[in-house]
Amino acid sequence: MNTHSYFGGHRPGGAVISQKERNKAKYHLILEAAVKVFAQQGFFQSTISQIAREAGVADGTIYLYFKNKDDILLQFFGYKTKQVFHSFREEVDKADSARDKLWNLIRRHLEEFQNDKNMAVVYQAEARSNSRLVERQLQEMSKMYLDITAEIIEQGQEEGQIRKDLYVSLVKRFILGAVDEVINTWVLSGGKYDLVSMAEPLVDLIFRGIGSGGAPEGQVLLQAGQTP
Amino acid sequence: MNTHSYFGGHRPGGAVISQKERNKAKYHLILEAAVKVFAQQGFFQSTISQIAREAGVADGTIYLYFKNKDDILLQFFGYKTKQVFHSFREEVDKADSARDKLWNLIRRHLEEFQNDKNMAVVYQAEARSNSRLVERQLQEMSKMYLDITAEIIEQGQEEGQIRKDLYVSLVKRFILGAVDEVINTWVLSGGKYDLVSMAEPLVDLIFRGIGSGGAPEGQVLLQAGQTP
Amino acid sequence: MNTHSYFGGHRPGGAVISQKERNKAKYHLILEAAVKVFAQQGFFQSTISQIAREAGVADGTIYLYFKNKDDILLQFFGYKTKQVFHSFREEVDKADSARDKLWNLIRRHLEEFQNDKNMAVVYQAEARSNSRLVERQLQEMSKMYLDITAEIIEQGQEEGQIRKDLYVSLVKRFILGAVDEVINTWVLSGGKYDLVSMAEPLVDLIFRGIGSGGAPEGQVLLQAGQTP
Amino acid sequence: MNTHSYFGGHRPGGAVISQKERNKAKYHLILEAAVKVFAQQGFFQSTISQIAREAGVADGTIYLYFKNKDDILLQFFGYKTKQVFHSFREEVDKADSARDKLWNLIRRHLEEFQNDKNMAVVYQAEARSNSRLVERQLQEMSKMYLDITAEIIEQGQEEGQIRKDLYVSLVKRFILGAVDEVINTWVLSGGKYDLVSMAEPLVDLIFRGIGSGGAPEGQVLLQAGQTP
DNA sequence: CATGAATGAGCCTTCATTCAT
DNA sequence: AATGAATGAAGGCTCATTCAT
Repeated sequence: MNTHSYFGGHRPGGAVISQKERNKAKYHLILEAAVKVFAQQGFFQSTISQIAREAGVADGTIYLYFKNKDDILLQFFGYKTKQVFHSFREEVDKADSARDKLWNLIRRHLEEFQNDKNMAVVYQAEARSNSRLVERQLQEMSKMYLDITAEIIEQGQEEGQIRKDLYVSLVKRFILGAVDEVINTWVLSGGKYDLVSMAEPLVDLIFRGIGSGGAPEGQVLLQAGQTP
Repeated sequence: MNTHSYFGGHRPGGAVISQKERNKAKYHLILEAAVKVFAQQGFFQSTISQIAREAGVADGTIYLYFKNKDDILLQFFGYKTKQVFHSFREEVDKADSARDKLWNLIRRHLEEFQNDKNMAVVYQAEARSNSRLVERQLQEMSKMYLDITAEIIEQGQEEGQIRKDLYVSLVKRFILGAVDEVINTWVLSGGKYDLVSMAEPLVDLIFRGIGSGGAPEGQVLLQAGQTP
Repeated sequence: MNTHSYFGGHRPGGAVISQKERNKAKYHLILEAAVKVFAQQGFFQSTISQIAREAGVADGTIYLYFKNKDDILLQFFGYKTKQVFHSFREEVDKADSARDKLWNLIRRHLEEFQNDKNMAVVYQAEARSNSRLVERQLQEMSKMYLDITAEIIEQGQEEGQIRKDLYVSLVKRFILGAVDEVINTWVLSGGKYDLVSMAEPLVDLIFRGIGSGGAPEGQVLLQAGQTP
Repeated sequence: MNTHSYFGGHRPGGAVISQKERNKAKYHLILEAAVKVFAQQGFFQSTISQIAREAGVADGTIYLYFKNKDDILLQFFGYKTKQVFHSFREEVDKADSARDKLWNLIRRHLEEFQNDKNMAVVYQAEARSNSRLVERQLQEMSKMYLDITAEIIEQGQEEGQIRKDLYVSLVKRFILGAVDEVINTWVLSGGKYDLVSMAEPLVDLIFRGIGSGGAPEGQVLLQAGQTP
């Protein structure tokens, strides 16, 4: 279920492959190939010919499934938006406490990216690229992520697990950024180590911070109590 | 002093502008123009002609100062590597405690990027782009940043301000990522609000985390003490 | 059968033109066009656009058949090397005596160049151009020619038709040069007269020289005998 | 007196170098440099900058002495036309018999080219280049050479040294071509051996031909008489 | 006269896209 | 639906030539 997992169509039964399914299969075939090529060379340095060769189809065939080159990237992000959204939401809903929800979110986040390195690379690379191309898709994805995070934070605050004096719009970015950078480092390292094992210490850091007993000012009493 | 600040040569006195200085001036002029164009359109979608027009020179002139298009981006990152390295190091050295050092680092980081939005945009956009072009420059910059951060963390651990049970190589990326994402958000927002004001809550988050009294397990006592 | 003779594929039967043949046809079409343009303007002053226009294809099409502009010239010489080699060798082998072989060689040489003036022009023009481009191809062609000539001379010496006191490496160049210059003159004249008719007097000159009875010294007796 | 010989101004006396002479000196300096560069790279692949660097002047300076790049080649050939014409004529006039005149012509020809290899290379390379650029100059040079040769032949015919049944317009080209090719071979060899030593065997070949006793047909008597 | 920075026209080459088969 | 040859617009880069100093 490695690099192909996210395009995988759970084709359940049917002995005969319908025309529609064959089309869908080729659509995904090309999309996968494109992502692989994009991952290796970046979007702008990839050519339609390379993608076609990788997919084992003719150049022209690509235009039967995609409007143009941009559309491939667009479709990729569009597809992922929905897919990842469901995956994250699903996982978050499995937990009850804010801490567990955050934990589930981050773990699933790392899992998804670890399971599809090409996707991870393309996401990391193109997400910040200031081509207006995929802007909207990315905003959606990002918003979804930040919304889930904000939800968790608010729930945690109600439940008392999370500080109430937080600048929520900062915190949610702080969390996304931390996770993102950890993924980025893993990608740049060539994906050699186990990314998911970073989940626990990450959540720990997010909750406890790096301070030995909280922030210095205004918490003297606490600190005193902490290290008797 | 906005977009031009980092290339700005405060040519102090001299009545006559020497040829050499004019050359240096034009070099920076083109570099600035290029960064501006890159910021608007991304590296690959920018053309030499656009850069030339922006700089107010002929296309061919660019090749008197840069080997080729790639070289412009390379020079940009090369220049920034050194410049930012000194700026950060300088600021960190001004403080004594680990917390103050981190605070200075982050504040300066945000200042530098706020003062030169084009640089910020290009940096955010191209830093993750998987073109092997600027890979080495970026690794250097990143390493420098992470090294400073690691230094601070270790000092803080010795001084007791920072937890000793930290996975340092994770923490430093966690910090960089958090700062980075905050900048990224600011960039994508169009740079409308004051980025530097994020420094304080960021440092607070990094030190204290988001937990209301630290991590849940094994800190029940603390939590009790915190909310009497 | 003029300018196109040497690329001409006498496609004999076949009702349908296969893709492969169409490709070969277009390859030759472009090569012919290129040679024509090169003949008119010289290699360096010819542009890809001119060649494309002459061939009736788009600029980009040329790059489907040739690696780059240099490659066109290279292919031209490579093609001719083989083709002319066979033609010359074939003709030489038809004769028995050294004199007849030389006669056949020179006649065929003049025929080939007369039948394809563009080729002749390009050959004359680029053969001496000191671009290292086609150096190797030309050396091959030249060597082939000189080798055939040397062979003939040696055979003639054995058979007693040719003087034995010759500096063979000079003679073969002397012959090539004489033929070459005659072609060159014809080319510069615009190819108006019949080049092949030069073959006989050329061979006569090569065999008899211009002297009225051989070299002056040591041949006084002969001269006396010659003009009674 | 090697590579610079042909531009050498025998500046006879005068202690002070006049402005005019300084100009002339620089003119020749540039011309020499250009010829050297042309010899190495060919006309079209040489740049003004390379010539300027070779001459030790600024690019712009070249335009004070030459109208444009073409003009440099033009001037080169123009200069040579006159210079070589005089040299050849002078040498031919020193001899009386047709054979000696031809001998002197060819020897001087080889000497001039051997003494200035760069000139030889450029001449060989550009003389045949079908750029209409130097066409006229070359025609002049060629005509001059052919005229001298024709003169010699006619004189020889009158004096009985040379056959009367010759196609003169062919013979003169035959001679030029043979000499030319010998020079060309020497140039391509890198100019390592003594070119002038080729003069004697060349003249011998031209007069006697390669036949062992003249042309086969109709010369049986001669042959008989020749080898008694 | 000399300089060399600046210019910009022009060329080679790439590659997304089309379309006849 | 699939192909891949053909297209031609676009862009990076070179270099002859100019001109202010």
